[in-house]
Amino acid sequence: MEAAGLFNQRGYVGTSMADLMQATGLKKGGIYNHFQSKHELSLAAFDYAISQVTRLYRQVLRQERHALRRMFGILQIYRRLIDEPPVPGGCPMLNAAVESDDTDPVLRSRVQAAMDNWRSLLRQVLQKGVERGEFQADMDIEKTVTVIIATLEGGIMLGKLYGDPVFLNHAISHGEQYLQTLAEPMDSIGGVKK
Amino acid sequence: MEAAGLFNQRGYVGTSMADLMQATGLKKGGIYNHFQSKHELSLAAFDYAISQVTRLYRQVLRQERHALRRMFGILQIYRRLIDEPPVPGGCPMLNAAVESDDTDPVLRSRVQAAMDNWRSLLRQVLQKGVERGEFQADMDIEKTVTVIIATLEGGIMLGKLYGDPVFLNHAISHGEQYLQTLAEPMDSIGGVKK
DNA sequence: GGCTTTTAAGACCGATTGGTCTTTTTGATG
DNA sequence: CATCAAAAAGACCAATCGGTCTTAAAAGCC
Repeated sequence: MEAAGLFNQRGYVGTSMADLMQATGLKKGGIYNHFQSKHELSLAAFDYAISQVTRLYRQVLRQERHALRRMFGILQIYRRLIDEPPVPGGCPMLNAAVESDDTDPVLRSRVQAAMDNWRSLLRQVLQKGVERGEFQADMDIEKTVTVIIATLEGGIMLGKLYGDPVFLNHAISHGEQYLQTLAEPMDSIGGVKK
Repeated sequence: MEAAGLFNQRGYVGTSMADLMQATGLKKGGIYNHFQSKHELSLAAFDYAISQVTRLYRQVLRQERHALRRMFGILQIYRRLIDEPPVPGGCPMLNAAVESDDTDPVLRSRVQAAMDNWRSLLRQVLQKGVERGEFQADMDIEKTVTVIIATLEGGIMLGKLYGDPVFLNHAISHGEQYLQTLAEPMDSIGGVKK
């Protein structure tokens, strides 16, 4: 699905069938043989984009077991995301959320579902971390999840706006520090510069 | 400019002249007598939306003098922003940034300029805070500005996606805590719940 | 190779897009 | 009240929009 990249860059209303024809090499008939409408295609493209991102952090969870290290690994994904984006145009959830929230209820609920999964994954990592004593017992997991996601997405937005990775790096660095303060002292991980 | 609200909700390509005609009550001739093109109108609408937001935090700076209180006041603006938005559709900078970054260089640079002003304002508040000993002398001002903005914008995105103010509240609360840790201990401000 | 089924092509459609231009209305000024 | 400039109306335009449908090319399958 090269269409996913187009949608993610130009937006779902900003991408025309002519654009999609050029990007896929197919003509109108070929496209409409796979999808009933442009809207349905846009949903499939979003799903595909999400699946690409999902693959990345499943990989991290397989490699790391320690909760804090897992979180750090996930943050590292976003750092790599600048140079080697799985799908061009930045974070699909951010793009689709901003575009759909006032206009496209179907896409919006699809973004909600994707975000639910993303939040649920982070929540589980933190929850297990608390159970294992790697994170402080009284930590507000729900809030922490929100803060991490919000900071990252905001950092991505700034980074794309200016075309400068420094913003996302600041956001990631802050996320690391923040998580470090919530970790049990014994679990301190070196290499986090102030 | 009621047009600003429309653009901010539906996006700049998602808003048609027909939409603008209905929203403004004017017909095509009336609109094109004020603007040479839809694109020019969209730029003016963005400027107007920004000016509305700008008015709000200029008000805060007039009322507060203490750096930390000023920052807290600015955060409070975002809390009120849910119920009484100066322009419907969420943060104009976030919306315009996400939509324009890959498609509309002119709007993009206009968003950059607006964001520059916003960052500069926060930077100056923090800078003065450091000079007056209200914030720690070794604080990374540029990073702090980025983190605050990123967290807020991410919180806005989540809040709009779910239609739930809890996300933005988490983001704001985190911003308060974060700023508190950067303030000189003597300047602690009560009422910040963990 | 013949036959069937899937896939793509491409002509075609009405509706809508952003934009132009002439005409009409409005409102201020003397 | 007459005059004139500014503002709005609305008919009109080519181009493009998303979508349909018939036809042609591939791809399996025996």
